[in-house]
Amino acid sequence: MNLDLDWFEQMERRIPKGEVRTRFAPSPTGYMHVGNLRTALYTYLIARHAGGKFLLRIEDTDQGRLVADAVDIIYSTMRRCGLDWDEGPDVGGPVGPYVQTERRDLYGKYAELLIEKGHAYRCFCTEARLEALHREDPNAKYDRHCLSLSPEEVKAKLDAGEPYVIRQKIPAGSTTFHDAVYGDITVDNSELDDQVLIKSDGLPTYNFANVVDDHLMGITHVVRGSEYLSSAPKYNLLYEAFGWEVPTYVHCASVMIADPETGAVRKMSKRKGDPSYEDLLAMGYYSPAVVNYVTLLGWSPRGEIAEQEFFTLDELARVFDIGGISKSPSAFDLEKLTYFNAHYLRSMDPGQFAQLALPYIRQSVQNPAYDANAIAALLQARCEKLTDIPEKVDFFDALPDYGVDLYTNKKSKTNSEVSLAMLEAALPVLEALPGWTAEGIHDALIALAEKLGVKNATLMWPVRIAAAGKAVTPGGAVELCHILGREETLRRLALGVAMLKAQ
RNA sequence: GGCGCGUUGGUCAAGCGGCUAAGACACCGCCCUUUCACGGCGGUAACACGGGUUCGAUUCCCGUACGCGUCACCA
Repeated sequence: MNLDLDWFEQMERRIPKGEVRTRFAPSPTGYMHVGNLRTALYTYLIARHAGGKFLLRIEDTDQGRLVADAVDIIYSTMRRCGLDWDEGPDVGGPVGPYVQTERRDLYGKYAELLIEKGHAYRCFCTEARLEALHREDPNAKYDRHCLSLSPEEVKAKLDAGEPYVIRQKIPAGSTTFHDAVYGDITVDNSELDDQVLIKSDGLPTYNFANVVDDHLMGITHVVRGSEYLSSAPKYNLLYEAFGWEVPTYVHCASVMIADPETGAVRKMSKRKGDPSYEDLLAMGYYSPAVVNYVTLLGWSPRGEIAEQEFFTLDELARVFDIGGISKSPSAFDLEKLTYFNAHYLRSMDPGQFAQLALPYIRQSVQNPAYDANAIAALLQARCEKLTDIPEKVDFFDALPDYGVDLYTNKKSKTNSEVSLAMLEAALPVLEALPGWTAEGIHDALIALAEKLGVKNATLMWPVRIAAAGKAVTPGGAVELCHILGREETLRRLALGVAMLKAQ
């Protein structure tokens, strides 16, 4: 085997040094679940916090599991979350290509290098033999049958065109690696299998491609889910075998969810109907709120900002520290996300809220005479998700078919009789108002209540019921009447009077 | 089963040998009030268990239990 050493050196020279570089490396096998999103977030934040580079790499070495639109979903999710990448398949960069199948030739060369160094070997074992081995002892590791093949035997098999894989040769002893969140972890190498590095189709396994790419791309912090913690020693051995610097590992505990039926916590899964990022947006959640909440699921601010819970992405980048990442799994709580969402909706600029709310308002308020901005203003403090909106404002277009019982309210001291009197008193006052402003309506009604010697609520309650035909409305009598306009208000109040008289 | 990791209220979590064990969601109560919200105030609720180490353990060590992960030519 003659290796082109110059080529390896050239590859080494491309690697940027002296900056923090992280990567999000999804495999396009499905949608972005919340756990993935959080990993992407942490990876991004670590890079941004350090003023380093954040890259995107697509790990598509499993040809059997590719899902058509998966890459697009990854791109769109990351863009909508504001996770901009400095290098990646679409934007390029100094250490590309950024798609593993486009790098396929390179892995073989590194595997050859490893064979040369005595840290890997070819294995010609058939699937049948491996299966037999497994049947004998399901927990057994590969028996290293091919490790003892002589160079002549290997050459003969190669010449005969026998398919083979390349396996990592795990040395004796034990391996200790350091993880930034879990600390030092030591395992006995006898626990480690001679894992496959290059599959018989010539493509690398995830484990191998990951190490090679992370090194060649100059990745300084390897952020990934804790399901990789057990294989980390093997990565470590690989780095050592190559003589490469080991990156900082950042393993993150998984995101769980309490099953709505059983209450048992389990990992989030699409099959069980747990929401993905896209699903959450469709459910009426606002992306920055989702990003904020998800970041806090498994990470918490410390020091002076330990009490703070609302952060923009930029603020997060400023304060994010690896030390705040939690070791134990956290459960995704839709109710708490809802709280975050409500907070974001309430504290945003009214104009921006109106813009977001408009399509939802128009789902049920189609009459253009009703001012959507005014309706939005009523809604802003009253909805937790945008999807709450249509149902709340359905009474504008059509007065619901309501019962007279709504006119009875103990706290407001109203019943049908009182309500009838109130409406009959309010009608001429509203009719005679010189203008139709919220302030004018308000002052007139308050004055009327005082004149009648009743508490404000006693007058306001029936007016609101007559105007909306609903017990609970966003906004009070004054706001609703104002938006409905004089004509429609008078019509609805008169209708109320008729109803109350008829009973 | 082996190996690894984890365990503070229902949930998210602070704590990094000495505290009446923070804060947030949810829940309950009160206030505000033209319904409902928003907002304000207050309340219920936790260190898995057993041994050590120590003057003193939520914090350090060892077991036990429970949970999670992993043992693929998947990532």
